[in-house]
Amino acid sequence: MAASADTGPVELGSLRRACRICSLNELCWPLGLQPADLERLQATVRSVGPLEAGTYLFRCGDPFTAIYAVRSGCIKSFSFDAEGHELVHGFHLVGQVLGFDAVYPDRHRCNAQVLETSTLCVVPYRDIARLSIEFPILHDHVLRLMGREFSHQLMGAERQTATQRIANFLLDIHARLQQAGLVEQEFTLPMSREDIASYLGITPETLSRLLTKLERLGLIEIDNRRVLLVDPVHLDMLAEGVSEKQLFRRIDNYQ
Amino acid sequence: MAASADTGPVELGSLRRACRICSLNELCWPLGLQPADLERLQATVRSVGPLEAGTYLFRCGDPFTAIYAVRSGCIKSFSFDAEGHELVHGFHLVGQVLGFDAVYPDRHRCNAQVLETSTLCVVPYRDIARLSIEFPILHDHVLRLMGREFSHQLMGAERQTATQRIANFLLDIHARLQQAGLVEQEFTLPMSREDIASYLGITPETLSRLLTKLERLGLIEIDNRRVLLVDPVHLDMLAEGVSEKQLFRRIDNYQ
DNA sequence: CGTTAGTTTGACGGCACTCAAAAGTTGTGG
DNA sequence: CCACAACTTTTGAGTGCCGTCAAACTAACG
Repeated sequence: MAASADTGPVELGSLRRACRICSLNELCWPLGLQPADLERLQATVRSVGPLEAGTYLFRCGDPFTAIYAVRSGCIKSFSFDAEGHELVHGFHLVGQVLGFDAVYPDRHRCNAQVLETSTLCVVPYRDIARLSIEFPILHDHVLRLMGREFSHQLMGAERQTATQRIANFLLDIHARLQQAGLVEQEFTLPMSREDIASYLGITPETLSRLLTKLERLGLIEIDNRRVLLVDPVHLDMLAEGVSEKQLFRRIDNYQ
Repeated sequence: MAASADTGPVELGSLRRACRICSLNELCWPLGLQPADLERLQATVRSVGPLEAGTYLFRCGDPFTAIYAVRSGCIKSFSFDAEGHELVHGFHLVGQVLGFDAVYPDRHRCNAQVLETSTLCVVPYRDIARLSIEFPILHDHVLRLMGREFSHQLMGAERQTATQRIANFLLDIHARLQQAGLVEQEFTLPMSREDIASYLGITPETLSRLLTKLERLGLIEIDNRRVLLVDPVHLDMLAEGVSEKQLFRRIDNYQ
């Protein structure tokens, strides 16, 4: 199911700044192209949105037609397990790419749903394929893009406690929002507790308990979806596996 | 570190059969090529081996030079965590492809070590890149190959008990060996308990205990590295999440 | 204000980890 | 071929993290 609000080709100048933080920039702005060729390339990139929360970018089983880059907002990619429970694969924030899940076998293997009002760049796959023949350098770029997404998956391999995963998650979201221009330590989570828990492979109850615990420890403040990283340094130590006991021997309100 | 025993270009005829089960066959034998072009393509594929157990195909940090397909034997890919413990990413059996981990950022992100005497096909990356320009159809093939490896990673997302993982692992290894020509229900594991445990994200102790349990339940027989799948059907039900209790209410020696 | 969905908190139990030791396997040299 | 060392695997005992079930609480929306 294609997105509806297509606003046409992206104007070159206005996007150049926004493109700097985007993972697609290697694809859209490859080095070594002549200006004329560059313009033809840019012409294939389309902007879509703003899309409202709840909108599906694509659904599981849809044919592979394009790859997407988030310009603003947040996209959730997920599938359903045998019992019909949602299984969240990831959250795509500003600058991130999605859609490569369908390169093989030509159909999307998950759903992509807008979590908060979002705008995206869309690069039709047939254009990528066509242009790759014309500009071989694109071939490398596409492979590298895929490889990057791929390598991100490998991270989750290490066995981590629920506390570690939560700490890593908060730091990760914050880092990604920060890269997109956020300077404060405070931010708003775009997704529900249930989504986070599914993504981290824990239950919402455990997530809730441990968030409260992190707050009691003085590492974060959390109110609904509003998060404040009070002590990012120690939070990171927790994320890296330093045990709570040796981290908080001297803190008073440690229970 | 490149492999040593290079036996030169592969002869066309002798390999055609072996290539049928190989994941690389889409790359080496793409449809729609002229025979002359096909031959040029084949000429870039080299055979290496046999390599002894313990040999490194490549190490973490090595530059990306080629992708490999296992013709016989078994390769273990792994990295080290912060504390220096081995972290097994996967086992590559006959027909499987490895090396894509280095597409980005141009260096291998893990080690690849021979577990039992192995022979491999090697496709130098610069040849792939060069030929992709000449034969655009290769571009698609490479992407699809990567996508397939990629999608295999996505599977591990679901939360599984240790028993489920072990059952899945045994069935998976057996299925892969069977695809390569094994007809019996009996086979030999190429890797140690410690490697399996690391790969499954559990401890060797838990692995050992649960293997013994599966044997007591009459699902498998296991002696050292020799495995016999006595009851693959029920083993698969276990793997899919059916609880042991409702599966073995009527079995006598169920403790 | 009432209904519903989402979140938090509590009680309890089981699975898998840690620590520890026994048993089995492999490799080496006499 | 045996003896011994080094390593791997198995088995046991005890503990803690996290899941399940249940209930209270909060937020969102008509």
